[in-house]
Amino acid sequence: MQLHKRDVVEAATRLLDGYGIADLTMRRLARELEVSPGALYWHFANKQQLLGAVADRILEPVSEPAGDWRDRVWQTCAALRDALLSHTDGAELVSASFAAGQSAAMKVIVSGLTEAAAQAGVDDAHAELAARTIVYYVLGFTVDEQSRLQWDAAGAALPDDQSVLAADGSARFRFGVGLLLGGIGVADTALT
Amino acid sequence: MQLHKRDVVEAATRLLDGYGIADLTMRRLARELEVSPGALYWHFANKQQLLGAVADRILEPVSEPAGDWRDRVWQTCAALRDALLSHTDGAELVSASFAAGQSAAMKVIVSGLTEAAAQAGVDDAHAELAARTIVYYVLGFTVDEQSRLQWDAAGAALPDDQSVLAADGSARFRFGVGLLLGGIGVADTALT
DNA sequence: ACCTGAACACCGTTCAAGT
DNA sequence: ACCTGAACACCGTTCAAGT
Repeated sequence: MQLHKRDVVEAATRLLDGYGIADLTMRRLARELEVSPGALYWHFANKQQLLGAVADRILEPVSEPAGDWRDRVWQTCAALRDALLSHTDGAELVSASFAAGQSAAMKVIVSGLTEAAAQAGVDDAHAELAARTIVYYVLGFTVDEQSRLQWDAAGAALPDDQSVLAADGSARFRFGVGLLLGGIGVADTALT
Repeated sequence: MQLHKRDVVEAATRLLDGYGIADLTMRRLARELEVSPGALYWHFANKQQLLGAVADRILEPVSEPAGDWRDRVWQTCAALRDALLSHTDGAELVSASFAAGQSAAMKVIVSGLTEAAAQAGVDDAHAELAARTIVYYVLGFTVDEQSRLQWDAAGAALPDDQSVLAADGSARFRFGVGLLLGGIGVADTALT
């Protein structure tokens, strides 16, 4: 029967989870869907656009946060990291799609963070930049964390000593978010 | 005559500046050097390692900073951004090499920033994370800035109205660095 | 020690032609 | 409207064999 956009994105996500981003190719995806490679180009202009759709799928669980601006930043950061860690190479894929401007969901997230920054007292000219700074942190941190996690999971049976110290990603993650909140919190007073 | 590592890196940098990262392929590089593709694998284990060497070349102008911890962070951030903007797709290439752990120069930069954070009063368990957070910002910001700059430069003859507002990357860049410095500056007092 | 030649196993994208 | 078949123009990497 007919191929729909959502079937393609679903199959792509399966491929990602099963084999990683390196094996998420247009040809392999076509094979999985039992269509010719060209068929995908009826539904998506190019690979970047398809990856953007996969990114948006990964980010579906990231819902609108509630509370004061600090709460909303915390919730968004935590939900974003959780979503990325839920799929093999999720952080890398979303990071690339964000940089390429192909993820609508990331744009929504940046908007929300921009509003939070504005509410914190950051002037309008810089609120979006503050929001993007938060996003750069979450993506950078999680790409890093996930690559270590996946490397450990594949063989490398616990280096034991170092891995304990390097562990507890959540606590480390929160420390970084705290740093940024600290900076934003003093932005209206201490900075020009 | 004989092919040396430094000739390969130099030719790769020329290719990067002239045609961008998408055209920096092992085969194209070999053609440029008038050797067979396999020859490159005598000098570099794989493409990632070669790109790491190019990243280190790009980062050569980033020198040891001086002054108190705030000065050193400012100087490092500014010099890093300048170096990335000096080569086509420089930010993207260095960002990828850093994520892959292939840039020795980036490790040195992180070390320096870690020391600065420690001097600012961030405890040892978190100083490196603070340093990485700064690096995530500089890389994320500059990847973004450079993609816009290069997009504008290629055709797109100044959208005029928007481009003036979106312009002055340096001032916007400094604002973000200020945010991070603010967070680090209060880290010893306000944060747990 | 250093490099060639040739192969292996792939890529993303396009597009006339079919249904 | 949606897809196939086949082509175009490439990739990164390996490795026996040569010098």
